[in-house]
Amino acid sequence: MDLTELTENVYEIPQEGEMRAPARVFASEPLLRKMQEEGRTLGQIRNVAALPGIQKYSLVLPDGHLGYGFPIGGVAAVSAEDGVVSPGGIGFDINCGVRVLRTDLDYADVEGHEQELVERLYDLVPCGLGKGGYVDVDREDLDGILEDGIEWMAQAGHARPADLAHCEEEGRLDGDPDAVPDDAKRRGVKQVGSLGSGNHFLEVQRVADIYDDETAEAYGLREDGVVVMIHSGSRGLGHQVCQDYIRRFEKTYPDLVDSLPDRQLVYAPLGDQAAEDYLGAMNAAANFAWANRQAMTQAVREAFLDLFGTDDVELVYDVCHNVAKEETHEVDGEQREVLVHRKGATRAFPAGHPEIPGAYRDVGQPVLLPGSMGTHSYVLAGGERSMDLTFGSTAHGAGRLKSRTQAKKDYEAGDLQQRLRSEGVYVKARSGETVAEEAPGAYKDVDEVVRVSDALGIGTKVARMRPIANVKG
DNA sequence: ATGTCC
Repeated sequence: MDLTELTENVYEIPQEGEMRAPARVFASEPLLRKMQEEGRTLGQIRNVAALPGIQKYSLVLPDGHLGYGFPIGGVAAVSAEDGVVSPGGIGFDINCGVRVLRTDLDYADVEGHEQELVERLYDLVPCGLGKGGYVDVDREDLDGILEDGIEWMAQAGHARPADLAHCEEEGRLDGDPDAVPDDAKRRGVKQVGSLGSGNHFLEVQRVADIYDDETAEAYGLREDGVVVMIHSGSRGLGHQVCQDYIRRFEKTYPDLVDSLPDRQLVYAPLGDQAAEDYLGAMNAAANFAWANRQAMTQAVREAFLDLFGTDDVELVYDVCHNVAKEETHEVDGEQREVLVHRKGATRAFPAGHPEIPGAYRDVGQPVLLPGSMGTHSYVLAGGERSMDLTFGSTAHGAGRLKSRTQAKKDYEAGDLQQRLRSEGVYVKARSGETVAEEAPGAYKDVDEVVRVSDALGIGTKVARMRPIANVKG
């Protein structure tokens, strides 16, 4: 494959064949080599560049790896006028995302209580593939959640005003409950406030390093402060939405499917009823994911009040990793309305952008970037170069290196938990298999991913957190 | 990611 280095950490695959634009890889040489070794990631981003209406270039971020049709860690902006929406460019777990809560506790307050903390959180937050959520809702409530996201949660007494203000899109996109299939609703009604499985986790962390004092202060982060990171998504509901709409698109556009280099790229032209319905359902599933992370926030508040007598547990920010959004971006010197597909990518708007909450507007949007289990996580700030280079986006995590199957062969849950325990990290998991799948060795080096984001100026380092206790599915 | 196969 033809690949040229444009500048440090920027590579371009020139436009050729079916491509309607070039493709770009934002990675260091070692991270690029990992994508090349995997084999298909760069082919996927080249396929994405063939989408109708693609703007500038399709791109993959430093944590990129193989996904369904589109790579995870990929961004594709298409014209809002004559572009398309492709569910594979958003992912099965619609609005999978991360939030960080800060507490008024220091590490010393929690030290010695890790075991009871991890047990309490595990008891309060249903996790793994089972049923049940922290917040009980009926079908009418669910429609409210699908329509209004965290706004509904606030009205029902499950969110504080600052929880709305400190959330991407204030926790609400324009969702259409009627576009969400009944099967998806049936799954979702039991899962408001449930963690899920795989790489989802709820982790108590301490702020170990501050790289940018002013921004950390604006975000309410201080060295040795205790924070909680929640990584989860739209559970069975989002999965069912994605699956049902992929099927509907395949039936609606059979000739298209046959003509694609990969049927997983199936899409619908914006403006078609199928596309409008999918976007309404996707937004509703995004609202559900926000309500889900919000419900778990309430569980965390209950645990901290019980164990430490504090309810000063405030949302720093909440970001989506898997969603498409209509945004305005400069392309060829003009402002254009585009639909930005982000799949395993974080919006990273720079200081001054109008869509950043007032409290953070002078320093840039918080970017929450989890590492792998037992390693550290980061808070970054949206960087000045992100609008120019990556449609206002940066990486979303360490990025998987080994398949789940391979990780299960290579690691043993007991050994991992024991080793992490010796490092002061308490891991409680529903499933040993999940622990093995999520072994740190199955992931790329999060420090290297963050280094590249920082060097590119798309998301710059603010703080690094070390884990204390981790609840997994 | 996912009632990991309606």
